Amino acid sequence: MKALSRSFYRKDTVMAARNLLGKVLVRRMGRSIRSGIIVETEAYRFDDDPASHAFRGRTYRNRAMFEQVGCAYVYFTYGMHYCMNVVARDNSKAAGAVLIRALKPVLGIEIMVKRRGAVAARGLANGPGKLTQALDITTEQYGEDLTVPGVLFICGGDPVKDVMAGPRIGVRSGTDLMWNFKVLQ
DNA sequence: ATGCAGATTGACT
DNA sequence: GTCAATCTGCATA
Repeated sequence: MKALSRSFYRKDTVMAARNLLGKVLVRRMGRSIRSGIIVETEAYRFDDDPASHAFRGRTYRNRAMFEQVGCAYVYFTYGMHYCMNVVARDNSKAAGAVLIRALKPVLGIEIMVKRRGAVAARGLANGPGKLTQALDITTEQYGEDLTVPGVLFICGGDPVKDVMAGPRIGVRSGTDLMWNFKVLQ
């Protein structure tokens, strides 16, 4: 499978979030390979989106949202969890990223189970903090270019049939924006 | 300098 | 449903 090109991410952040559903996130470490189909995303834009990390301008943490599209924006939150985003925006915005909220595991499921702990066999990658743990994604992958097949990248996948749009999870502002997207199963 | 809320999760009631 | 785990950025002083 071929990595998605830069131009895929040079589009409106909300469209990109919708279009990422069904694509495949791939993680390589040494000889091992893990992958999963993206089944839930959320768009976070810029100065028109009060829930976005970029809303109040550029900081050291959110700098990736202002930089090259198609790269990873990874942040640490609640003192415990990493969340992974893909930088995506069109030319009208200075910042934007798509949060990957859930994956359907495909390759390397045994390694994912090991990373997540046997107790969490159910719910391997069905949450933003869970999937980063399952795939060993941390701030080491901050800014990683996802358009080249290296340690972390995104490939095309089968088209998705039905998509459900709703309000984003866990945010207190911007609740009128239906920028959460998930694949109906 | 200090306080607090947060793009979460797992354990527990 | 409630709570603790505990890091970062921002508002307030």
